[in-house]
Amino acid sequence: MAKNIKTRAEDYSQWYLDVIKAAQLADYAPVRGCMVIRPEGFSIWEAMQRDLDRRFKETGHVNAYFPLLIPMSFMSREAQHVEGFAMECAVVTHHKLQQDGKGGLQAAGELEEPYIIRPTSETVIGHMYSQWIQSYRDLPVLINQWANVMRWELRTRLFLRTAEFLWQEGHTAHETAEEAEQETLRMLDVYASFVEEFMAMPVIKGPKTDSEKFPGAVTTYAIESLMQDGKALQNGTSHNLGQNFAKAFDIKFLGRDQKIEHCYTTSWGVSTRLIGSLIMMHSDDDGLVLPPRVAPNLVAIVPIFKTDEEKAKVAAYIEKIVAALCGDDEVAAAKNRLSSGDITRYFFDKHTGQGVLVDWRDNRPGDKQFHWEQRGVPFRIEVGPRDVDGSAMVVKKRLDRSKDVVKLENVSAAWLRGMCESVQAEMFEKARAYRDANTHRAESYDELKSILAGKGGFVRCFFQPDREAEAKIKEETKATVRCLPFDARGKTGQCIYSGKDGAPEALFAQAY
RNA sequence: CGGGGCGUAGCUCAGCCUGGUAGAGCGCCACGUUUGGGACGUGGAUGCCGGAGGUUCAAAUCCUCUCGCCCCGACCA
Repeated sequence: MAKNIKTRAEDYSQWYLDVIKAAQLADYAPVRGCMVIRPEGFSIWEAMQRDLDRRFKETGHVNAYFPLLIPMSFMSREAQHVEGFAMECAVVTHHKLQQDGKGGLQAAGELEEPYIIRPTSETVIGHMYSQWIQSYRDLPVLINQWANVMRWELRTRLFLRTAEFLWQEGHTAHETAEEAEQETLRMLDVYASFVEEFMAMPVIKGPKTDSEKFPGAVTTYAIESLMQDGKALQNGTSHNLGQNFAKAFDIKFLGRDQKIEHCYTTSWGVSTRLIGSLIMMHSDDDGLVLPPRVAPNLVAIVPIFKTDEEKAKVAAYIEKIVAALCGDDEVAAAKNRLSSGDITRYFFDKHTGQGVLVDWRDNRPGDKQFHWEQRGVPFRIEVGPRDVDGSAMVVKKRLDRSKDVVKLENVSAAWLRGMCESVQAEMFEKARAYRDANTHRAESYDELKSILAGKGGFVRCFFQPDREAEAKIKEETKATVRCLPFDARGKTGQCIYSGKDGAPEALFAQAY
């Protein structure tokens, strides 16, 4: 049992923070509501970026970069958009500092028009698109940007909700409403498959209700996941913006019919919030658990020895293990690299940057086991004199703490890849089984209330979306409609709230 | 933005009521004994006691003002 981590049963939100701290994923910054993403956490983001970026390119998108600062007047052009973001915008009003005469500094050089720090970039990008797009021949425009954004949140939690966060935002412009809708759904699918395949997190796809959609969108689609405390978390959103932003920013094109028309635009994004989701979905009371595809390091090797002779013997043997996994060239290359704190890192996969570590620190082996366990490293290999003699090693699996004795002759890159694939699949199945076991069906409003008041989780029921009804239900149950699941499309029934027939199936849950 | 709480060593906190040389545990460093799931001993380093005023011979402690953070609510990726 980890002594620096509260258990999930004791205090779920403290557990979440303890896991982050123990794995050194992030730290509080000296700025209100902001965090520092530490190397362990950032490498997870890098892995996600690498995989997602590939998926974006495969669907025809290109990357670009737009400015952090947005003229304030841009925000006010789309009425719902302003309404949605006005309350959480950081405003830049000055452009220099000067001495205040009391030994400190004060803002000076007031700007004629203040800038806001982007809470999202629809407006600047819309402005640029209006200049770039002239004719249907310029369409579609399929641009993504990797950036930071700022939303001045009053209550923040590491990764899940911070004032500044990293994300990607795709912004596309199309000739027809149909094509924009297809694009919106295509990117929702990209997100869903990325989250399921890469992060091993099962999702439920579907549109948001009007009251939950993005400010300025015609339709918002989301992927929703269930966390271990029975609360839902939105992992990503894809918006069909219709002509709303095109009209606000004058994004027009000369159509095939020689008539000028407004474009149909979309936007879609996922953020570092996904890391919070990853932590809450897979980790356990012993700390972080990472799916192999996300893990920056796949294996941590813990040497065991008493004497210097034993150390030399174990070291020579470990070199053989690493050579079997990473190749002789990498063993040689690693000798010329600086390493921090007596931990030697070898590249297992140069493309993904994933590595194998050998922990030579002067700690006791038990310490090291806990250390790497808490950091979620998928596999640990323990090597002591007895293993050298038997030409074997003890392989420990993070996911279920199982251990196996493996012969050196069976160790290879393919062997490790095979184990990674099976752990990846196991983690997805485990998460899906948990979600299914915590998804309930309600036939009446009373039933919905009692399920939400009790065990929580996802609740499916027939419900006719309605702003007032949703507000009332939220007030009474703290739950919201997460989406109208695609997997129940076409099914209709009697609305549990209004009693009217023909209501679609909705997915309710309390949410992050 | 309302309600509550807290600022003292890297971390968690004691000391404050009743003013008098700055403390503990953990962590860190050194040495030794240890080492197959969180070792132990000995020694050591570390503080503008959040900041600014005030009261006093004397302030971490009392008073005033400030700043920051955390928690709980309303809003949110």
